[in-house]
Amino acid sequence: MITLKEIAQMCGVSISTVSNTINGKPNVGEETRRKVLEVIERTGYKPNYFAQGMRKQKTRIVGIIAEDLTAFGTTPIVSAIMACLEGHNYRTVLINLRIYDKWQDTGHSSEQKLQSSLQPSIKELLSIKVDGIVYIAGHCRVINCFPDDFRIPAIVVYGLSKNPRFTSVIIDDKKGAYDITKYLISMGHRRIGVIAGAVDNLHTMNRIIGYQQALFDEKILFNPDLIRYGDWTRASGYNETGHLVNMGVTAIFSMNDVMAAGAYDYLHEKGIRIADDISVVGYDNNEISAYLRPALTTNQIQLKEIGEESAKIMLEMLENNYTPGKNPDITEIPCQLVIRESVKRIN
Amino acid sequence: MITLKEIAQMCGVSISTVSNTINGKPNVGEETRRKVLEVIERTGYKPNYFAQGMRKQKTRIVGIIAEDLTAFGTTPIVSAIMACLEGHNYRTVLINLRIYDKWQDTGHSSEQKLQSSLQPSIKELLSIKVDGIVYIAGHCRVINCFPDDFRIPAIVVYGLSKNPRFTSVIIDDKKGAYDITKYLISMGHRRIGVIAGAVDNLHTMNRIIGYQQALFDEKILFNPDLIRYGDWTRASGYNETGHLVNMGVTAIFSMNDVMAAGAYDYLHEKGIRIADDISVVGYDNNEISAYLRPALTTNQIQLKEIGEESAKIMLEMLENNYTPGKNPDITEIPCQLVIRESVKRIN
DNA sequence: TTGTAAGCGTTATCAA
DNA sequence: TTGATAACGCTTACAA
Repeated sequence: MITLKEIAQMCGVSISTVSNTINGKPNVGEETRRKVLEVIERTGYKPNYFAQGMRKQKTRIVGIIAEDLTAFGTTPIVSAIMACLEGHNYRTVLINLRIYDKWQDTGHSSEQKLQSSLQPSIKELLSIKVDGIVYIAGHCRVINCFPDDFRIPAIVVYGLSKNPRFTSVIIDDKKGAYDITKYLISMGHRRIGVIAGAVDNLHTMNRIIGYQQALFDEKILFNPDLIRYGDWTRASGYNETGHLVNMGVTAIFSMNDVMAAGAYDYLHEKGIRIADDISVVGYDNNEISAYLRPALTTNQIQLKEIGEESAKIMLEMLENNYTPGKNPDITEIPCQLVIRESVKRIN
Repeated sequence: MITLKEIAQMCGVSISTVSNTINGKPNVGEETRRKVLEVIERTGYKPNYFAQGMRKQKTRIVGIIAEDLTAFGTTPIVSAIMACLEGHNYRTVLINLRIYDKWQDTGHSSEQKLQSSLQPSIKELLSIKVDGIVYIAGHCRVINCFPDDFRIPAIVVYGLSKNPRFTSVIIDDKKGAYDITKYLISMGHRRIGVIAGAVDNLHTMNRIIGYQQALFDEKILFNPDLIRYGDWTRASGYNETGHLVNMGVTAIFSMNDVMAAGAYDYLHEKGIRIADDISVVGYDNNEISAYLRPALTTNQIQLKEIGEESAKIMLEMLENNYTPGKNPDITEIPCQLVIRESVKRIN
């Protein structure tokens, strides 16, 4: 690999002149500049990243730690963050914790296991001197990522930082659930069953609040029996649907599309027509939702927007001399209703 | 960030001794070693990556270039490669070309555009002195990735290197198509329509060969009219199904699950029962295939295996003093039939 | 306008 | 068994 020194020799100038030329310093003669640039072009010279990184304070690298790249939603977020950062001339380094893959444990029962994987990763990023870190959770919960004395910009995405000194970017579950419930009500439904996610899950809790708020605004009595807790799987969607049907609901709000597919399974099996007999809505706008029949009305999680907003926040911290713990914030990205064919108007 | 020098001062020894201790050199006294290790542990010292990389030849970093992280299949491959490499104490740096996102162009009509994005990325990886590069294509085709005089180990995954000096890892499309066609024949089908992918696509061509081979082995006359070319989209699956139905096929082999979903759309619309009236099989084992009704029989692309095999090949080249262009090879990963409910036995 | 030289944090060589 | 010192390739302050 060609070096500064060699370029200098080929041009018959000193290495500092070459360096100054490359870095656009004003103290280079026009003719020299042209010659140097020409040689650089011809040789395809690229500065050695390690030498550069060692010399400068800032590396213009942002570390991205993903809990699991294969988790729903993570890849589009990562991709958007990379795009945005690269557009501002930052590089990214991605660390994939693969926690779902490693422990088959979407609940992360063991906080300790997560930490044992996370802390070395953070150290690793620190040792390559990243300018900032963005942590991407696989699902929303309170996470203990960064210590109090963390000195570089850091944010947590799709999850809530336990330490309030760090900014979090999450989806607006309350409003999302509110909107989709309102939609159901606007279609004439008043007895709306809910297939919730795991009971102690943040998404679950906030979406229930949104659901309740919508009922309240429409003066519909909240019936706690209409809420059934699943575990986000297709099988649990199937199971809970039976109970809801017995309660005489006219519509079902499933907190993800996969459980909604489970609801479809049950309804189909019992010969109950979806939409015509019972309306169903999901959440996520998972790819599968467009392929269910009838196509599932759902709430789109705007992954790209989450990524872009996160990158924007990171960029802001990076460029405007960051002071640790200043202006922490929780940014909520709205979801967007995607109306398909699984809801029918009733009287 | 704490440095070697500071550790040395705290221990009252020289930096060389600390360095030797860290790197497990034998020339360190037992007591000194213990003290140094203790201080390192206490301070949480981590070597500066840039300084290390600058000094050593090898960085133990492998660059991964993905055409598009959000393309079907890419993420699981990337994840598997990372896992495997990290297990052998290599780090990875991921570059996401985002070519689909940028150009909405899954056909890459413009080779030039790809190159304009790829070449700087390769240079970038070279400038951080990666020990090897893995290129992951979004779909199988001949790709001009690396020049003849490329000196570090490099492979292309899910695509074919134009330059035969580099190893490629692809899926075994011929055998995959052969297997699934054989399965259809074993279920009594002899008039099998095909919804192929784009006509000039490598997957398409090889799968047609596999299909033909299966017919030949079973002494079934190959009827070219039974092959319809789509463009991998749901809409094209819908369109071509009409033609195939008119030809009186008893089964349809769609070259991806998305087009199979389009076939479902058509059949459903016309009141033709899937499986009972016409059998359908797909390809990919895309997540959606399990959610179609009836659940789609398909051919699983073993993404994790592809990643693992690729990593293994890269590791092999990395560890056994690589000589450029030696032992290039094409590794074909088999697909695996996933039998669900969309095929019915007929007489 | 150009060049000299110091230093970033490591590892490797060689001398003590 | 230990330590001094020279690189690695770059940026930058300062001298010419």
